[in-house]
Amino acid sequence: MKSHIQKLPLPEQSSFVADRYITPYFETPWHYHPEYELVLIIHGKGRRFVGDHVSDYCEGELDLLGPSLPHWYRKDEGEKQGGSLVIHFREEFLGKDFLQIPEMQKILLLFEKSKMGLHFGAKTAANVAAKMETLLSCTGIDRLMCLLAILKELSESTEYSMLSSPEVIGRSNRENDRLQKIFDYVLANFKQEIQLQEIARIAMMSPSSFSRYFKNRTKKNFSHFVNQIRVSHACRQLIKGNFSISYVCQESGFNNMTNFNKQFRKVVKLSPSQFRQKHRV
DNA sequence: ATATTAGATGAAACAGCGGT
DNA sequence: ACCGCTGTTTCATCTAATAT
Repeated sequence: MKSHIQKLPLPEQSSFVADRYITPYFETPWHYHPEYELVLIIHGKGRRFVGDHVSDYCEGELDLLGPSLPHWYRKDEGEKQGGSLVIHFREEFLGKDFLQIPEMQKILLLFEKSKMGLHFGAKTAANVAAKMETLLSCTGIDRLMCLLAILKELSESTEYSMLSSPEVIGRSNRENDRLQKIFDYVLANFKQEIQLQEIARIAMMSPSSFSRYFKNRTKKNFSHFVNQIRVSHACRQLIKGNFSISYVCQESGFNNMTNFNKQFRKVVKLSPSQFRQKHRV
């Protein structure tokens, strides 16, 4: 899987692109592009990588990604199909200076925040989802107004969180390749122990150089990153099956319960069994 | 029996330094 | 500007004991 700058075809008659994507037909790698991207997950679940951020996504979730923010929505292996609704638009899709007029103040702020990637709450997501569906069936000015309505809704929403931390933006392709390799390796091997030496070898660096590099690029240290991946996997196992906590612990790459509990609580703020209870019906 | 907490200990993150 | 080495600090993991 190669990382690259994605080129998006802009149809002559419209200033932005909106489309429905169904995997396996459309699987994007770790990439970035100059357009803003609004993603709505229609179905399927998996893991999102946005800048230095990692978390699980599932149906109905809505994210706004700023220009040049590297991202990758990777569906789970078990999932046969994933579907999403995506809108791509450039900052100047309304003309160069349109954003500067006072009425656009809030939108401008929204764009600024989206440079780190924004994740919206369920209520906003549901409202916007309906508007996105409408947009797909519109043409001409109606379509444009739909997009404006969506941006308005987003800019007024108070239920959102930042995905990435600042300044992980605009890296070269080579850099992304290297990070991609590291991500790939961790995803394939998190069920076993991953030593700093190992991953440093994958990245062709000395352990100390690797630590420095990783921290620099992702603003978090390597073990923290691996833990996020492990805990997110554990969460799904806990909801999905009736496995014992100790089994899930093993399965997620933790080799003793003590540490599992500690790390789990740190990320989720609940003990594994509490988490299971909360998400079971 | 299984899950959770407390405390000890060893690995790795980090900053400083000098070399290329 | 980047790398590897070194000493210090921080933090994950382990043992053992406690709680459900």
